[in-house]
Amino acid sequence: MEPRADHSKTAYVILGMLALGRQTGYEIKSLVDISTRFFWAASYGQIYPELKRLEQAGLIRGKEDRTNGRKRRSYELTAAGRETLHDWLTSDELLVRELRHEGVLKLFFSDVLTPEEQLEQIRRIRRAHEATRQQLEEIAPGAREADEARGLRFTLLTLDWGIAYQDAIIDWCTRAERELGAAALEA
Amino acid sequence: MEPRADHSKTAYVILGMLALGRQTGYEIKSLVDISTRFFWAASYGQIYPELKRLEQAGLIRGKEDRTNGRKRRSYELTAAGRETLHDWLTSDELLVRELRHEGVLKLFFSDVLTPEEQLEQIRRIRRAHEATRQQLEEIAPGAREADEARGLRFTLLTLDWGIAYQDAIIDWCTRAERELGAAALEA
DNA sequence: TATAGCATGTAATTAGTTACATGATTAA
DNA sequence: TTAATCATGTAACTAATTACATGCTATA
Repeated sequence: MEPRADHSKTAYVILGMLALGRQTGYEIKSLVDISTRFFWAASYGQIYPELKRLEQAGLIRGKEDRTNGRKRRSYELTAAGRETLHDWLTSDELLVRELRHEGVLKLFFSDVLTPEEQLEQIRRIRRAHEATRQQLEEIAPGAREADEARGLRFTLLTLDWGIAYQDAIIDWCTRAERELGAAALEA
Repeated sequence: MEPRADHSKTAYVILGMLALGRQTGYEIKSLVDISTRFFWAASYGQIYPELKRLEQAGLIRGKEDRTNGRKRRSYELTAAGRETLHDWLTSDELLVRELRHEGVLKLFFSDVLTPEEQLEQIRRIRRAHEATRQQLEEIAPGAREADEARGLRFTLLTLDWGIAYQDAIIDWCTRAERELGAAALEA
């Protein structure tokens, strides 16, 4: 087996989005902004150059398009592109996972604060996740519609994952607030 | 009120670690690697230059030190540094939160897979979080000891947060696997 | 005496965001 | 006619990782 060139994650985002029926850089970015950005972001500065690279590599095929009135460059997957996507989706490589959470970082250092400030720290984390949960709920109806129209399930399942994640943190915060509050009263 | 210069998050990691009793760049990095890296990473390439900047800014004070046999540069917080840390910890600015999760990204595109491959996708996510959970459990005893020795609570609380997060994802995966498995049997 | 761990640092690279430029079309 | 949206792109910047260089000390 020859060593296949490995691609940036942005490349797979593009291949995946084309497989889900998007056609242009703009459409890909629009969908990213209401879906994968919660667990994988991508900017124009990544998407457009990557589209060119993928075309050069023969994984996607682009053509000038005027079907929507506006002129635009629409892409579709080639057989090689579909295979590359499938290989990535089913590969057993270690999954990249990174988390940056300023709230938890602050919590880590919160021993230097007063009990009231400590409580507020956790409240702020909770509120941040409640806000995200709200955002996800607002996305849900549109996602449900789009999923049904295209016969998809996994975009919605992913949204459910996101809500479950928010809920878990919210619950943890609620518990921690109660315990910390109780401890503060005793003292 | 004058507009205080705002610092990189690495700066706050350093100030916080000094407040918790670390003294050198090496010690800070060592603790980061078994604690904050799960929600906020930092490399030598960030830490050492930032230590110099912070000293220049008067937030920390460094001196040559030989107490441990080896020569090293140990730092402590100045009053200004302690205040800067406190301001950040109690500020109401929007918390930076970023998540990159390749497993969930793959899940998002999994409509193109067979039912068995879809199931495997979720299993891989679960396994990744089980492995992280395991790592956190291994860190726990040492963290408990260190916390007790120093009279700290929040480092352990943060660890508990991390475990709760892993558990929530593991539970979600278990449920999703069951539902997907059941649906596959019907078909 | 050799290996592991303590300790400090930087150069080179890669990744990623931000901001801007440009222009067309559609809907209010 | 004007604002919003569709659409493509890049230059400049900032952040971050990786890999390397260096050398000491404690321990097996």
